[in-house]
Amino acid sequence: MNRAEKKILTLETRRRELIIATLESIRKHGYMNSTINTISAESGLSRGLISHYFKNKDDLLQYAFRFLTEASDELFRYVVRTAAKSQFEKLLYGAMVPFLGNRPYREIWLHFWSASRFQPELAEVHRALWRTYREGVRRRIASLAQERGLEMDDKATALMYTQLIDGLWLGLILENAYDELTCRRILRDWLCSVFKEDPSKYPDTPPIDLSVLPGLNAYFARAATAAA
Amino acid sequence: MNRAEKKILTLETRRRELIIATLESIRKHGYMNSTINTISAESGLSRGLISHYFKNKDDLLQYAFRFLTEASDELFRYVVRTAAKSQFEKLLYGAMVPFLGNRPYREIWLHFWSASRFQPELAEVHRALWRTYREGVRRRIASLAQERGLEMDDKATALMYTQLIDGLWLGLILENAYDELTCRRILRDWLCSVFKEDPSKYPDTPPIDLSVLPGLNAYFARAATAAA
Amino acid sequence: MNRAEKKILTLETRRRELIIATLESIRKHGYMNSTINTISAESGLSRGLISHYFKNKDDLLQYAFRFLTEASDELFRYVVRTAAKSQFEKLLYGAMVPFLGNRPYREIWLHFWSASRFQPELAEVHRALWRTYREGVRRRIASLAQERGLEMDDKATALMYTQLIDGLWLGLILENAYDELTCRRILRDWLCSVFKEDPSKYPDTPPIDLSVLPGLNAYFARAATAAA
Amino acid sequence: MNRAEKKILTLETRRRELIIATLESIRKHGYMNSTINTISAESGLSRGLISHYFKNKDDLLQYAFRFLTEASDELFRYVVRTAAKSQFEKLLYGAMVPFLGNRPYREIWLHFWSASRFQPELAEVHRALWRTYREGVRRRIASLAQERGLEMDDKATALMYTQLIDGLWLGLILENAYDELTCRRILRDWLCSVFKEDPSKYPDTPPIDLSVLPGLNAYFARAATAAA
DNA sequence: AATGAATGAGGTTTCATTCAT
DNA sequence: GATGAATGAAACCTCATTCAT
Repeated sequence: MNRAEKKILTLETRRRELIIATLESIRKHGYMNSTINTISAESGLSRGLISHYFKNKDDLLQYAFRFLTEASDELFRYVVRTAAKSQFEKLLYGAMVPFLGNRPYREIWLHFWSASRFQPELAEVHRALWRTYREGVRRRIASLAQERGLEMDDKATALMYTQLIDGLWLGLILENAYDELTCRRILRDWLCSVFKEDPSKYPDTPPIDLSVLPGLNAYFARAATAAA
Repeated sequence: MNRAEKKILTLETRRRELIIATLESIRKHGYMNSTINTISAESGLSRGLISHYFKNKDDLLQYAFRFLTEASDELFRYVVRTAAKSQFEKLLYGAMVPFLGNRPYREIWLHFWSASRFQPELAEVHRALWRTYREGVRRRIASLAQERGLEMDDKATALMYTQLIDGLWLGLILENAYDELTCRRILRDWLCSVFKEDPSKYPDTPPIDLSVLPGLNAYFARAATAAA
Repeated sequence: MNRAEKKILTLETRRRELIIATLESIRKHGYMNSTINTISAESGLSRGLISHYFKNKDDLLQYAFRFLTEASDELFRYVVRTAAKSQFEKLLYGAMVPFLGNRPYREIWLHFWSASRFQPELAEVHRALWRTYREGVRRRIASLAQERGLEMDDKATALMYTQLIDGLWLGLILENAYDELTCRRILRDWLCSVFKEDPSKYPDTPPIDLSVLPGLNAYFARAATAAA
Repeated sequence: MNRAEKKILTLETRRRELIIATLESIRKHGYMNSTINTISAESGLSRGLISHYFKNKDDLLQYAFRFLTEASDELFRYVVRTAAKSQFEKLLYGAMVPFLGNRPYREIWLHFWSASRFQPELAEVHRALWRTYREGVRRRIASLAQERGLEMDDKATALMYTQLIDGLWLGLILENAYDELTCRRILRDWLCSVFKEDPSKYPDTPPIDLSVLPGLNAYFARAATAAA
């Protein structure tokens, strides 16, 4: 590894440290109460250093949200690719990803969403991810329906798929009225009813080893564990 | 009306003015950017007066959220009571309430939810409403299922009912990818499939005159119109 | 005096207090070292209050410079009007104004000039004053020359008049090599040579009582004395 | 050239680079806005290196001002020595030096002057230069007056000489109301009137080739051109 | 009841300087 | 010699809250 590479690496590493510290701070203190002070305290680095690595606080927050969405997308693709053996299973296990129980910073999304109402850049990051995600789901639904000769409004079903997940997720964060397992079962049963499958033939948890996570998520999990 | 009553009335009126101004300010500037200044500017009243009518800013925000939930609950009950002629219609039209297109301050919920993560009082207001609401839905689902001889997990269905609504609502706020009519149709079609009804027999909009709103909502609508 | 008037009066008074405190701070600590802190310490008022009366620090500085130029202009006109009995004396005593020995904040101009190189608003304030001032001088020179049948480049002479004053002033501030009396004599002798007058017939100080100053200058002097 | 010498040379070269970069930065961003960052960006050298060659920022600024005064003095002597064929011409062309149109960093003086009010070292550099300069002018005036049998207050005339130049210079920087040629003519005409010379016999520009500058000024001009 | 002047804590950001590499 | 990461003091500004009028 030559010097230029090393520099890039440490620069990237530091930025990640600060990003994780930011997410950690938001988790602990909330979005509004996350200040340059709490973030620098969380990271163990000085206040001034944040300006060294990011243009300003908003810039850092934006990167943090981007990081979150990328890690999320990555995990989704990983689970779908690794666990599913059929188109239906891809839909099924994909839907379960948000409820896998090892998702750190789950509640943070809510804060970013709230903030995104007045920060177009955040909103755009969110929209881009959801657009791609829902379109992928729609295509899969359409092909599966055709394969099985089922009449189906693929767009509406895809919308219901993504928003049911979001709604369950939201309630999970805001209330303490139900758990993740319930969510996974509701999603399984609904998908089975849509595609005329027998729910009892499918597990309520993706058959996947979550102790080995890909890319960002590994970094993520390590950092979150360390912080806790 | 004696003097004491009148005082209470104007006191209540002033508080409402300030609450509406608060909601309006949040809608315009966001939760984080809503300051005592923006609220007093919105209300046309002085900064100092806010402390006169509310303990502090948090207190005002809490009342504002309470007002929002109460008005919401009220509207829900009103639509259900007025429009529905059957148990099924009660579920159907109830689900459509959040997507009726005249809901001012819709996006504000998101900010309160975000804030509620660090303000137990707000969280409790939310939880109480959702608990009552979901329990009502569950009871209705259970009785309807029994009536029709349908085997059904009433708790899971009620959860799906409330969270599908929330998820659709959330996406409606965060993206611009679909509209309210789509939401209403998705909910209608899903409920019909659950209760073996023919969707084409039901409208995609509750048969109700929304220009006449009950209680808080009337106040609400008037204020919102005036502000716009 | 009704209430509205009183309010305006105190508002204006407070702004003046802060302006004087600003000038005082600049005099004591320099332009660069004058911070919101030094100004608020100087004024005896809190940091936050400055934002209450001025948009921001730059705004305050701009007002301070404006105040300085206005007071300067006022004093010039006052001396000319009060002391001079002829066109020539107007030119003569006018030139002496900057060297009258009771000019507080004399050195501050230098700081504002320096700052004005990068603050167009300050530069414009300066230019406007000098333009008016020099044009007035030019007109007086032209009429005096005509009156006496002297051939003269009025523009060049006016330019020399204003810039000789500025140059003497500048040196007075930057060095300790000469005094105000010397400046007044140099100006008297030069003007006499230009207009063929006998220097010994004119005093080296305007015959004027400077303990009674007009408008802003009175305010000014009082404040400066109090601060010292 | 042995090694020690070479080191000194490069050390001196580096210091000059940094000094020029400092002047350039002040010209571009102003004194207040010139930071270690802008200077290092201007010089193409790293931030840390500045501390290596100068004790601190103030030290660098002081050296920069010294450099400016030395180059100025050098140019003055050069023009006087090269162009003038008589005592009178020495005075005449010397006065024109500041208005020769190829003086880079002309406006910077103002910033240093302003700063010098609170940095005794800068003030002393200025005072020393002006003292020497004015004393030289005085001697020349005295000898010329004696030579021509003119009665004259040499001190006052020398003061007027230097301060008229300064005043014209100041106005040139702060306003856009006149140009360098006007300044040179005013000075010529005034000097001629003082020494009973015929202005039409003297050029309004020193007969000198300014493309070949001496010592520091050559360095200066090159650097300024490169930067532009 | 109503106002808005006043306060000062705490937010973000900039910057000169140090120091390990 | 040269770099730029790292620090933390100090700058400006915002804001909830208090209080005299």
